[in-house]
Amino acid sequence: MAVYPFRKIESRWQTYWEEKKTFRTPTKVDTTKPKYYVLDMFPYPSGAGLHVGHPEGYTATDIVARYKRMRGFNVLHPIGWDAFGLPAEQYALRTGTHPRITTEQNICRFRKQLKSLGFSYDWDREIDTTDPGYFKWTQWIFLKLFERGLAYEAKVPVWWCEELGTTLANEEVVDGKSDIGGYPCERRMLRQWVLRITEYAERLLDGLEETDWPVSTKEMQRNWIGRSEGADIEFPVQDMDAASILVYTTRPDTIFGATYMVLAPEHPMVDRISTEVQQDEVQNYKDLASRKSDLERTELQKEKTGVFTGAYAINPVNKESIPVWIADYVLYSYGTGAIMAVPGQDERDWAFAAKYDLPIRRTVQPPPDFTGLAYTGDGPAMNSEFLDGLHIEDAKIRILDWLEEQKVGCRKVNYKLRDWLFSRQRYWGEPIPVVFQNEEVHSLPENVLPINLPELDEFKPSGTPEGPLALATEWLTVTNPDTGEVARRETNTMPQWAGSCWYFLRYIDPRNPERMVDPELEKYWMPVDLYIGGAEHAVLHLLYARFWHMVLYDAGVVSTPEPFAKLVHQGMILGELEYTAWRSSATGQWVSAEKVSDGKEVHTGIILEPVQIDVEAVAKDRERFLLKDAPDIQLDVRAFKMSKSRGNVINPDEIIEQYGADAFRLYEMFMGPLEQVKPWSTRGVHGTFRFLSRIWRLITENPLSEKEPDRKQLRILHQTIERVTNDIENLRMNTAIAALMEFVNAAFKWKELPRTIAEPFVLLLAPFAPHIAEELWSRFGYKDSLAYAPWPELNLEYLAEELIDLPVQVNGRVRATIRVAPGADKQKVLHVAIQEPNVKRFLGDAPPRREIYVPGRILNLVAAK
RNA sequence: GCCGGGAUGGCGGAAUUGGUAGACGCAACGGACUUAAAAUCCGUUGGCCGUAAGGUCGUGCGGGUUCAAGUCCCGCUCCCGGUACCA
Repeated sequence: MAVYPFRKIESRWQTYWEEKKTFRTPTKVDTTKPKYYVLDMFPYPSGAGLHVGHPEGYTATDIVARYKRMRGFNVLHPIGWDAFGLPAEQYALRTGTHPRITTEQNICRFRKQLKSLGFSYDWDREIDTTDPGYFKWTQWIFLKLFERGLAYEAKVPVWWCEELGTTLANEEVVDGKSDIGGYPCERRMLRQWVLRITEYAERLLDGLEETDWPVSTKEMQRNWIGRSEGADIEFPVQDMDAASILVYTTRPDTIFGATYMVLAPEHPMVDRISTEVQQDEVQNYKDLASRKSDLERTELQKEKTGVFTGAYAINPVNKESIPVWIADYVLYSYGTGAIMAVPGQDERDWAFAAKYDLPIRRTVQPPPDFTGLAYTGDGPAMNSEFLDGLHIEDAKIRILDWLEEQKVGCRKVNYKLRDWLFSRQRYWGEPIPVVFQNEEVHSLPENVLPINLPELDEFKPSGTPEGPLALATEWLTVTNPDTGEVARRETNTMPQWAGSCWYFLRYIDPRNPERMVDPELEKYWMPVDLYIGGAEHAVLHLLYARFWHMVLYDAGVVSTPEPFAKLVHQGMILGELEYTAWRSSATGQWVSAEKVSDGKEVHTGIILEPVQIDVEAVAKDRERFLLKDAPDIQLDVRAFKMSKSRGNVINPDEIIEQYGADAFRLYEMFMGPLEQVKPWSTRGVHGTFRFLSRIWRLITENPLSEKEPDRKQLRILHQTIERVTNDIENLRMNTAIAALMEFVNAAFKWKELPRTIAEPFVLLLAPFAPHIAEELWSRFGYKDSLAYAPWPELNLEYLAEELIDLPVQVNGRVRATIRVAPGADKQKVLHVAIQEPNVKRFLGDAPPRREIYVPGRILNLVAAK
């Protein structure tokens, strides 16, 4: 029994592709041909190597790339490395190994692994964000941002992580702990580079309309940008001339219900307005708030706190005097940092008012059955003088007009989106191309780029907010080429996001020393037609990249406002299904899973330990899984996210070693829909391996027939062409593979396999399992790779069948199937159908009351009576 | 809480505009090959009743529309992802 020699085949073809540069996309392509730019989110080359999640998206794009080549497109399908980043630097800190060394090693490992999967990347276009030839242009873009006033310095409260010795972006801090490492972080005021992304908020929002992206991702970006419409309203401070507090509200219609005001503790007005009596209390509260991390501020949100400043403000609509408080439930960084509190219509304000015994006044009539506290729904206004009776929308318009007439307020749009904190106190990142001279910032001229990193022996944070570059004394001092004076370099570097904001442009023209990308080439290749990557980048990477791209568009560097036309997220691959039994550690007794919640016995609260059960020891009873030895004990069945600590990580290298790259690729695509989360099953790989072995035997065990194929063979081939083609176009790789399997199952029943059937089949297989396909293709006698062989053409004529099985229903239930021509007329079909004994039986003697005939689909007869 | 997605055999999943639910694969079972096992190959496989023909129930739960509902409508439950004092 000949086995399918995948090791030999796969290494042969990988070598062939590499030597012949089969997938090279020349700089000069025939631009009269259509183009297709298919892009993977490039990986961070971590020390752990590739995991099974990477090849999922990469295989999907590879299939599309190979398919589009066969359809005559010029295809751009590149790969590279997002290689700056903290892990290499932290490794350097521990071991003294230069991050460049670590990075290079990791890249080599990743490259080798990707090549072992047979992806059709144009390796001549490989890029690396840490390469000076690359980050020269990252720095160049920074200069563009700086020129356009979109990069500025600010003293901003930022997350400072003592352990990492660096500041972090909001996004890198989760629950007051660093995203990487989980170390505690605190707020500090530091000088930082900030990018004015908020200037583009509206356009970033609008641009989403033009993209073919998952709705969920667009929605996440919209939420992140967080546009809201409302008003800025001025409240004069009582007994203080020319002092007023500006608030932002989205509910100006409720202004008659404003019974107090709240300032954020950091608000500059606080000190001015606080009365002497309250001074101590206010200062105490401010100190407390500044020391609280955001974690504490949000974690303790159930219990709101605040203190009275002693001051009062005048409500401009009714001249009422209302107390001014400070409280940390109001954020200084959003809106004006101050609010008018309307407890009647706002749950947070209600909670605060209830706690401190502040007045509550409803200004929207809740429905009669309303039982809650604050009412945030719609209804007629009340207690609101000239607004009374108006519903929210109308009341808003009325009050906004009034406020603007009286010049005490104006319409205002606000965004949750903040400017992007762009500097990091790290070594392993792009240096920011500016210098300081007498406390002043000067951007460096383009011709001195790239600004390289200095060589360092130590990578320790300097312990100050300056980071390790502050220790590179020689590097630090420079003559400013513009002024000829001595200047000091910026010690901050860029965040890891920088390099990935524009890498897709560099692939188009990767070695150009003169420009970041040639405009003609950019125009031809952009936008990216298909972009596949993880949903974890739904907001940050994809929003930052869009922002930079819009700036480059405004600067005339690129030709499209949006970089990624179509975006797809591959779903996460979980570990193998696990069966878990629960056991009391104390008594060793099993506890049935339905009595367990949160790892505890539901009634007694006893803490239980989970025990992994081997499949062999599992019995099943209907929809429940039981312990074979103790059938009254139910098990939990679930797949978990792969993690080292859980020990359920699958290493792709081992799978490829055992089953080959083709079987691995095929399985990753066959598991289920690309976007979906799905559990891994190594048995499943065995299944796709078996499928490839069957193909191998089908085509190599017996000589192909040179005879003309029969109609049935042609029909099956063309059905397969149709299905595979449609499925690839719609990224339904799982059903495309099922179609290929069905073809093979059918072909095994034939006495002979005609060459004219086998050859197109191998072409259909090629995008999915390229190695075996190339091998078979060459055995057919072809000298060249099939990479550019034309995709099999669908001939609809061959799909037609003379006779089909038509289901016949009586009262909506199938009672028989009859063989008729697909387009047979109703009379004829009816005639045949009522001959069927089973149909007769259910129809009774009387003719049917109604007949529904959908040609080619169904005949449904409604019985009389 | 809010936003988004989902629930179909023992498991992963199929199912055009509503038109034979369970394609394809895994697992399981039976058989072939083998001294034996693994591998491989062939066959069976949603539950229940029936020797069979066939019947009957069945796509998270409860209603509805329709000749016909996994698919459409109304009301829920649970799971996953995101987000969270944004005024």
